[in-house]
Amino acid sequence: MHSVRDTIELIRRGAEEIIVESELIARLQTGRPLRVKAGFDPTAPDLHLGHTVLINKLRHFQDLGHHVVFLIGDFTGMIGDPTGKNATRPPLSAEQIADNAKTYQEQVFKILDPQRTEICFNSTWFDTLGASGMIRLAALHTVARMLERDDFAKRYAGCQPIAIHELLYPLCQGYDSVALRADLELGGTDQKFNLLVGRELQKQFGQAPQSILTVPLLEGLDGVNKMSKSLGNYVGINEPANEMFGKLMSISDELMWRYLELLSFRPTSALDTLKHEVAEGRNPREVKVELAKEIVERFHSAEAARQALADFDARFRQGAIPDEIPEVRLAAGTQPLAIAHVLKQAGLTGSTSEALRMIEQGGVRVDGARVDDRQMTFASQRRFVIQVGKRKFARVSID
RNA sequence: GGAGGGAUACCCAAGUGGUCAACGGGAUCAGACUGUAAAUCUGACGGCUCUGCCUUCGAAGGUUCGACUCCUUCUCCCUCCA
Repeated sequence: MHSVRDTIELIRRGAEEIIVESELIARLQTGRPLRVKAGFDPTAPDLHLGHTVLINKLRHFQDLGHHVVFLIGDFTGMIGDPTGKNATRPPLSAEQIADNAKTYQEQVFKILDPQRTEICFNSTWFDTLGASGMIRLAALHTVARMLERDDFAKRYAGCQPIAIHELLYPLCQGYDSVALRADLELGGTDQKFNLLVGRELQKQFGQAPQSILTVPLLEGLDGVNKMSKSLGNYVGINEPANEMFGKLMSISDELMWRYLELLSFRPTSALDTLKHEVAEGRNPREVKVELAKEIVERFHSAEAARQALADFDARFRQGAIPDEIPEVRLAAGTQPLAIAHVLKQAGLTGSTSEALRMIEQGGVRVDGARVDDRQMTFASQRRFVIQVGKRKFARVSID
């Protein structure tokens, strides 16, 4: 069994804040399995590495013998968390939510232990709560308290509109903790206010207030914005090994340290050693390879990681053609096919104009030889490999 | 209900009668270099039957030799007053 001190050490890693730490320690000391809650929006079922910072943390708690409640916010999803920029979201149908929930489970169990995970939907209690129950719930909190939330405060001060239902979101999330009798809730740093409302409501319902653990938001591949699908700066956990590996290799040397801290399972001491070595002159690229391998291993396999590294080296250091590339069959017309059309029809460029530009810029190769003639044509009965840049390939056969 | 501001390419954002396929920045893509799909530098960045042509500046009309720029109507967004 772990000592409480070791436990706290593991829990602290990568955590932004623990509220209130002494309470959490007291809970851990009771030795009973804690109910650890984390809520997820059912609108975005494609998990990426940013989500895994939190999920990894849940896994830590499972490893320590605690019980994870994975809450799918199908009711709160109708409101849409007003955190950050708030575009109105289209309401989801019950089928969509069910589909998304299923996809969630498939992905999340790559990390979590299904035996120790309970999946819940918050519509379960909100549907029975009803309008009158919602009023009673709303009566438990004041506008002034709600406006303490940073983004509400800013919007209010800046004369930006705040819709009434947005004020209900934190209340609903807080009520989830009451319904689940949560001992601990995890969330991103942007969730802190909502998590605190949970404590307040639990007290009002005569429960011990949950402890709170926040994790940082992981920056996306650009190193600036938080990782999100809509910004296209993400690494999805369902992505092919090569893609995942390549994307991780594309992060800047600086960002690499952040990823190691938040995503790697290596002990902190090992990261310190790596930092020291790089400071002494070790090539940061090697460290990045270690990171990419670790992540690919986690979501695929050790073999896949080794293969991804080999492919990466072959392709980008030696300029080799990858093993698996899309096949494209084109029908020959009466005229020979112009190269710009081949590129467009093979899907390597979005338009023939773009294809011609790529040729002018020296980015097009046929069977490895650079093309500098934009008028180049292909006769029928030919097979060749055509590429644009280092990453886009197609094996073309013309009938 | 009243008053005012705005809508420009993926995003931000100039342009306020011709020199505009439309400044600049970001993102993206290509090339060079390298240590990698890092960094840096260079270039491209509406489409096409591509030294030319066609279609774009919220929508539809109009004025004009000529409009992103002027006029009319409409749609949408925002702010203020009530």
